[in-house]
Amino acid sequence: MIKSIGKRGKRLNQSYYQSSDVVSLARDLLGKVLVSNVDGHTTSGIIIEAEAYRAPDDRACHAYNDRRTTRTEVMFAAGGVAYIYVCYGIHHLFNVVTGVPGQAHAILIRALQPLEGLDIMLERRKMDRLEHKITRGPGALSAAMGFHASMSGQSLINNITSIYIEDRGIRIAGDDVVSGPRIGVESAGASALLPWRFYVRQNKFVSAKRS
DNA sequence: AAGAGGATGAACT
DNA sequence: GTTCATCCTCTTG
Repeated sequence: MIKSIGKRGKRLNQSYYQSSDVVSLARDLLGKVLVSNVDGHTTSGIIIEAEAYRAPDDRACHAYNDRRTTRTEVMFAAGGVAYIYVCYGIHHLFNVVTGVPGQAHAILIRALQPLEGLDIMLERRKMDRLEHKITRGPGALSAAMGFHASMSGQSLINNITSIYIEDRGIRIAGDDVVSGPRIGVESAGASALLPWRFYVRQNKFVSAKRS
């Protein structure tokens, strides 16, 4: 469990998100704080697990081969917007779009350690006490944070946006970062083997391995 | 116009 | 470990 150090945060800016190295960015997002302001409620959590997706070469990426569709179009925008889509008809998965315009890169946030707005998160998840599953897994954390596919394309940079990411000085040591293949992409051929999943060692909010 | 399948989670046995 | 809820997007005809 990571201890939160200070409350002061510096919001990640345009140049941060426009890095072309999405794999390094996925690693770097561990320890950053994801904040949402939805329906007048503020919720936040420390990013514990993230995966990089990189068009055009990555077969697991929705924008593989630079395929543009209504859904994937926001992935081609300049880094610093949200890409949120519905999975299995039920779950809304939250991604951070990165890279320069035309580069369809994104980072799926898979787990958070809750910080603020616990009561709201419990209510949204229909839970009566805190359990790790509250923000463990991409669908779970999106529900807790109030994310919805209708928010896809929202900027994470402007002051008026309701979703953003802060650096609050939390640093995850290299020894505490585990990398491995991404979850649920085994049908992506050689891309499925890429070690583009990153998570914090021994943190209880890391999503379970799928059988 | 129709059908398959998915970057999952919860509730079972 | 297994099942299944649930629906939108994309592919194919």
